[in-house]
Amino acid sequence: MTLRLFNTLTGQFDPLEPADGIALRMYACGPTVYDYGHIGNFRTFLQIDVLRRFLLLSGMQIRHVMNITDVDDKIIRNSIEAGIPIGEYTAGYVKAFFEDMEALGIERPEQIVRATEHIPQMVKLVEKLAASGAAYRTDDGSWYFRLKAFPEYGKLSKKDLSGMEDGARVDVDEYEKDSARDFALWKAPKPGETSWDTAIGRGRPGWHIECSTMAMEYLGESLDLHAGGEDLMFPHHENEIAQSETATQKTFARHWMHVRFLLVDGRKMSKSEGNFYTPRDLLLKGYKASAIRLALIAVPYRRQFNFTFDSLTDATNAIDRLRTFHSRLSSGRFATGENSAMQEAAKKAQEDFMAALNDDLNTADALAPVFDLVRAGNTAIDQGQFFTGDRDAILQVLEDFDAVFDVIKDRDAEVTKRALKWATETGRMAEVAVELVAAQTLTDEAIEALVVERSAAKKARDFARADRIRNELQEKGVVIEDSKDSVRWKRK
RNA sequence: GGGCCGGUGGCGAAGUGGCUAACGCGCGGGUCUGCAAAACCUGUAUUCGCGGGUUCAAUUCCCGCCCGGCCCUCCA
Repeated sequence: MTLRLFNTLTGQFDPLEPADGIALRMYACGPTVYDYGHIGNFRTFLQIDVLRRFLLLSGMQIRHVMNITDVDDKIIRNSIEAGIPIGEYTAGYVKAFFEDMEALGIERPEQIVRATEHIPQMVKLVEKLAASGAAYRTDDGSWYFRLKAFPEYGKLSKKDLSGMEDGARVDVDEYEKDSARDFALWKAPKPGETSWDTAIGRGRPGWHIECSTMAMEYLGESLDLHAGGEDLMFPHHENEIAQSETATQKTFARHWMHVRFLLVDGRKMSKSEGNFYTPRDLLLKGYKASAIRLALIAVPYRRQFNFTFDSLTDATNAIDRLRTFHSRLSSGRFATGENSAMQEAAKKAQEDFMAALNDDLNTADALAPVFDLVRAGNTAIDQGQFFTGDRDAILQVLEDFDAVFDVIKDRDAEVTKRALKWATETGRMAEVAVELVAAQTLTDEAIEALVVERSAAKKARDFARADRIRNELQEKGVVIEDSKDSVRWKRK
């Protein structure tokens, strides 16, 4: 069974398979590192992460390349304002981006490439286009792509630009472009701007040429899949297609995946709306990294996701249910043997889980069988109809689930700890939720000691004292769960 | 103006031309527990934005309308 993934280019659900029959060659547009990434950025990266993890789980090999755009207008502007070179300016945000990826459990692509390290290759591509007449130089030293050279322009975004007359609704700007829609391949430097001295003149690359160049450099002239946020479809991806296909006369990417934007409280997220959040903001408010991940993943990638704090709370609680069940399986004692009904339930959950993801990565649908299995398992355990063989079968399903969703394995405490460290270093402690600070005052060892103390009090039937300890822990965000053979605790 | 997506219970959300409309969260009742928590049982949409049409049968297909959102410029 193979994944049928919606293909923007064909408008259909096409099977996603490597053309060479070996490894899927995929390219994903990465971040422009002029600031911290926000949850909108990360929804896209997270959904692409779901794709790559699912492909790997399905046994496919992949070669996944992601770029980092470390030179662009905003970067140049901000670095000039800060009075530092662009490399120095972007370094901090590149580092932050990797930290955020790790915090959210986004796997590293096989290859991460940076625009500023591929200038010569970009220049070569511009030269190739120029040689065929598809690129031209203007008086200021910039280079443009001649849209007329690529009649198929608009095939991805399904735009018919032929009726669009130059000068009607589009500015014919200060550069002497032949046609208003022609886009920049290479930009001549303005005074004080970072630039490279190259065979096509001094300047810096346009955004679109970066991706074309790096994608083809590492994956060849024809890719299996190209992915990115929906906004990139036009003009960015359309321009990539125009440049690449004009240069190679080959299909640039057979399959295009676009992740839908998210809203925040029903509105487009923006700084001016005051509804702009980074993962760091949410961590400092006390939300767990796993909850952010699940919330951003649980609504399928082609559907608009409305982010709210309720959605994070819901995700937190859902994860708690999964983790509680998981630890009940791992720590519980069961008799040897198996229950055939449980075995079947595990098998069915596994199949349904895979089938849902094979259906255009339907993450919402994929969660259902897992939760069904949780209930069936809990019920069987409660009734004493649960055995070691069942535990093993179910743990395997949960492992596969987590290979894609990655929320049961609990790294939340360390991620939060790092966020707090960052807040300290950058003077943002005032933004940190008070409960979060309170929770940090207790080490795991201190909690263990209190739990032991409480158990002793309970055994002595000193319930007042036991409850006092439980309340104290509760105030610091630690919840206690008594079970037959043990006491579990967790940080809320 | 042009292109496009969505409107399913208190919230999020899956889904299908006819099977009891998944799953998660929340809330009510119960079981268990010293009390909790967890877990389980149970109740929470006779109904899928509104109006019309096609059909033996529509939430699912078609048309119109209303509402929300996105793109057409930098943006994940």
